Amino acid sequence: MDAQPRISSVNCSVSRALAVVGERWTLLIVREAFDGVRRFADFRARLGIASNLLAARLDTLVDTGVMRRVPYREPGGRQRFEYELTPRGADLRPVLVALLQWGDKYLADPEGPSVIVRHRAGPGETACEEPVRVVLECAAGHSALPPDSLRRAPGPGAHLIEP
Amino acid sequence: MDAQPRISSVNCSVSRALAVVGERWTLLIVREAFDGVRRFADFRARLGIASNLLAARLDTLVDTGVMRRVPYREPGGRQRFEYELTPRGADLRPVLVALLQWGDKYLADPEGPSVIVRHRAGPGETACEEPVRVVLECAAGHSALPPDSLRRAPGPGAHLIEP
DNA sequence: CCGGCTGAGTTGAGAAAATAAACCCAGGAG
DNA sequence: CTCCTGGGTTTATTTTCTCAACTCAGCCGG
Repeated sequence: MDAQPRISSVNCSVSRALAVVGERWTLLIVREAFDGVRRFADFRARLGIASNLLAARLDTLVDTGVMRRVPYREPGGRQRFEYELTPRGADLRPVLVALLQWGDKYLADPEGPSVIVRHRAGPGETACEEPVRVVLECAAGHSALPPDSLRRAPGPGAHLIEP
Repeated sequence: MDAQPRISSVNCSVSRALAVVGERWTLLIVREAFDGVRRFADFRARLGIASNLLAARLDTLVDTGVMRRVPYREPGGRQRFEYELTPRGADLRPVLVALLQWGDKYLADPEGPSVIVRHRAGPGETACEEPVRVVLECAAGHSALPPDSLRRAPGPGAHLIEP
């Protein structure tokens, strides 16, 4: 028997991801960043978060490589820093969109969804203005919509998603 | 000037979703539930969570309709309760898969992903064993893979996802 | 060159939440 | 009876959050 059993399931990518972005406020800060917010005071005003907590969260986001401090200087101002998502942070988009979609479905504001994400043409892509949603699909290209069946992978340490 | 300014961005589906599933442990409990865990003691053993917190979290998950208490009775045992996901809880799967995918990409365990989600045939579907991933796609069917461009919707209160 | 202003934080006190560990309680088994 | 087990409470301690006040560096106007 192990003295420190190293709880099985906690050691998986979901919990590692949540260790980075699962703290109170963290995903909201990332959401604001997706929305174009870059400056300390703007995060603060839009989220209503305490300044010491915001400073702490931004520090850990920078430490974990989700955001990056970039210097800027406004005309007639001194040099300051703002915060932007790194590619690693940008890859959190599906997480936010999935949460958004779930929230819209089950916790909708009486006035309807206030946030709509739309498709915009990337380089060499077809532009369209359709709303974007998150779907599960398998590598063979079958769309596996949420109320579907999935099964856990065989092998040791396999977890998650039992119908 | 409003005495209680009602911070703009906080009132969106992402924050409403996080208010329900954004507390410490909550998504891990849901993940265990996807993995087939149903009983108090099993959640406790697998997560290493304190029993009072687990009780509190399960209560709020039941209150918010993500999970459901179902009675059961083992042969030669008394009636007890276990916890299962409701359809609303099952719809959180894309959130978990998105987190899993992000964690696998950036915080991988040296031994590789311990969790692989595979496609299983639903009723009237083609079965295959391919790994499942989460993708963003627009209503017109264009696959909008994470490093793409999206734009915020026009109109008041629109947020999120500025390239 | 003095005082005020601004953005970006620190510091510190008090409230709320998490952790840890002991305890309880209903029923079945021995 | 007494013990055991699953599913929790209670209580104490530690950590986090919140709120409010304060600092600090530099530009600006007088």
